[in-house]
Amino acid sequence: MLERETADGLVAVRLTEVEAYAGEADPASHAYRGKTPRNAVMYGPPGHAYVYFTYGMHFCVNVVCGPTGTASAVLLRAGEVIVGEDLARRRRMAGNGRSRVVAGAPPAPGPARGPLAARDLARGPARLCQALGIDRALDGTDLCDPAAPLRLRSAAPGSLAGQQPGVQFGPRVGVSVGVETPWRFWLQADPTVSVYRPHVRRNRV
DNA sequence: CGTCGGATAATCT
DNA sequence: GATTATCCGACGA
Repeated sequence: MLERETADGLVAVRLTEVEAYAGEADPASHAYRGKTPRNAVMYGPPGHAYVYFTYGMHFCVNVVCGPTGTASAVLLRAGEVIVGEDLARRRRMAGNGRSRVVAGAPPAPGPARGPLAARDLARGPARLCQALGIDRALDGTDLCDPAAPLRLRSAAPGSLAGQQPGVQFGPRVGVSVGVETPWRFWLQADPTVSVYRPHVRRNRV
C-alpha cells in the first residue's frame, strides 16, 4: 500500500505492478552513467522516494532499495485506488489544462459513469503520480516514516490471505536498452496493470 | 479491440 | 542538440 496525505485528504493505492532497476550495472537505469543532481536520491538510504520528471510532462516515483552508496530502485508502475477515489479522480481530470477536458460536453452524471474508469486512475507510472499528487517536491521523502506526506505500508495482515494471485514477470516497459532483462513484475489478471509497450524512437528533427 | 503520432521540457552529452 | 523508465486522442478493423 502506498499512502498520500495532503490537506485535501488521503489517497491510498494497492500496488499491482513494479519494475526493478539495478543501478550503475543496469543500462536501463538512470544511474547507469553515474550520479547526477537528478538521481542523487538513488544513492541515498533505502526506503526513500526517488521522483523524476520525464517526457516533458510526467512524473514517476521509485522506491530506493540498495544500501547507501548504491543506486538500485523499484519503479512503481500501477495500482488500485483503495481510499480517496474521488480526490484521485479530481487530480486526474484537472491535469493542468489538457487532460480529459472536453469543452462543451455536459459533465457526466455519476462518478461510476465518468469518462475515467476507476481502474485507470493509477494504471501507469505517470497516472499513479498524478492520482496521488506526486511531484519532485517529494523527491527524497522517507517512505517508511508513518508521518510523511507520502509513505509505504504493508497491507493489513490477513487482508490478502488466500486472495493473492500469482506474480507474473516480463520485459520492462518503454526502455531502449536492457530489454532482455525481465524485471517488470505484476499481479496476474489484475485490471489495474498497465498495458505493455516497447520503446519507440521518435522522429529526429 | 489495436496501432500510431504528437505533445512537451528537464536532463544529459 | 538529442533523448526520454509516458499519456492521450484519433483512426481503422
